[in-house]
Amino acid sequence: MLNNQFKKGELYSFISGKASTAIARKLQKNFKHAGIEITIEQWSILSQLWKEDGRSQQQLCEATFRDKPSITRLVDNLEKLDLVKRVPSKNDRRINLIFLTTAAKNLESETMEIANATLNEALEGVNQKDLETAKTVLQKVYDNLA
Amino acid sequence: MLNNQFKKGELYSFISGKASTAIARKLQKNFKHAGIEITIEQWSILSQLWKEDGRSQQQLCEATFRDKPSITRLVDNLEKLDLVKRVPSKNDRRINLIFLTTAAKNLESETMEIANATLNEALEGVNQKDLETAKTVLQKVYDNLA
DNA sequence: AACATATAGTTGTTTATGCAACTATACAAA
DNA sequence: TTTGTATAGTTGCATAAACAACTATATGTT
Repeated sequence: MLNNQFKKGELYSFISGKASTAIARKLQKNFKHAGIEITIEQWSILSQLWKEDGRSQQQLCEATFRDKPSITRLVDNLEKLDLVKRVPSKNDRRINLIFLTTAAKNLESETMEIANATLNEALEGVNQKDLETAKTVLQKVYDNLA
Repeated sequence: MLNNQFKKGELYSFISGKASTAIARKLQKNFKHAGIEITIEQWSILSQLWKEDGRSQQQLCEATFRDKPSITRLVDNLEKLDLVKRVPSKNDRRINLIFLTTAAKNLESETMEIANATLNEALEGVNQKDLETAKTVLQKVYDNLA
């Protein structure tokens, strides 16, 4: 029984994920400061495509832990910004394959640099071993509920 | 230098806070299953008021790591649900003090039980020491960026 | 072929967040 | 008193998430 593990006051703090929102907000600010006008959520989709271009919306759902409507709308917005293009699959006409445009390809190195710098700032003073522990705990929490 | 601490693929996963969103989603589901029709965000405000009733919107901002517009709208929605009431402060007419209604007071014990049970499920198999480490790391990340 | 079922994606609705611009009150200094 | 400034809260706008209901295509069974 873990019943008194959290004092009542800490409960929401843990649920709210204030650390991850703080990183996201900071990263957003750093993008803006560099003149890059995309949201963190859009960037998270581009990140997946930089790893492997031409993935289906379904694959993007799984890779970014979002549901299908969320991906539909993120892809909508990315298409409006001319950063991706939907291409219907020839094998299976239900599927849209999402491809990066040249504009999006040009964003990779700069945004990844900013993201890495932001993360380094966030993790300043955190030792490697504790970080590994934290990642393991968070993964376990996720697995317990998934 | 922490430059290669994260493999590229893990970067977004850490930023996205999938563990906290998984807990939030589960808690939301458990509320719904118990017939409690409030959102996690609304519940987070009520939690603060259960600890101390009659706080200002500004105090709720600080306690829940939200900005002022977010609190304005959450209080709007809670008022529509007859769970809180705005009462202008007599000392300082800029301030709204937020008070729980009887209906909201009646929600405390049941929702806190559900929240604790959900958290226990989320933390199953996580030992106390690792949890403390994770909390310390997340706090440090927050402090580094705040 | 016909039917059922599963899968991929879209649309509508509600709620919430982030940011900028705004109003109103309080307070402090000249 | 006037002027400036800080603080509390609200409003408008864009983006995103969760959920349910929907369309269209694919697949498997009889």
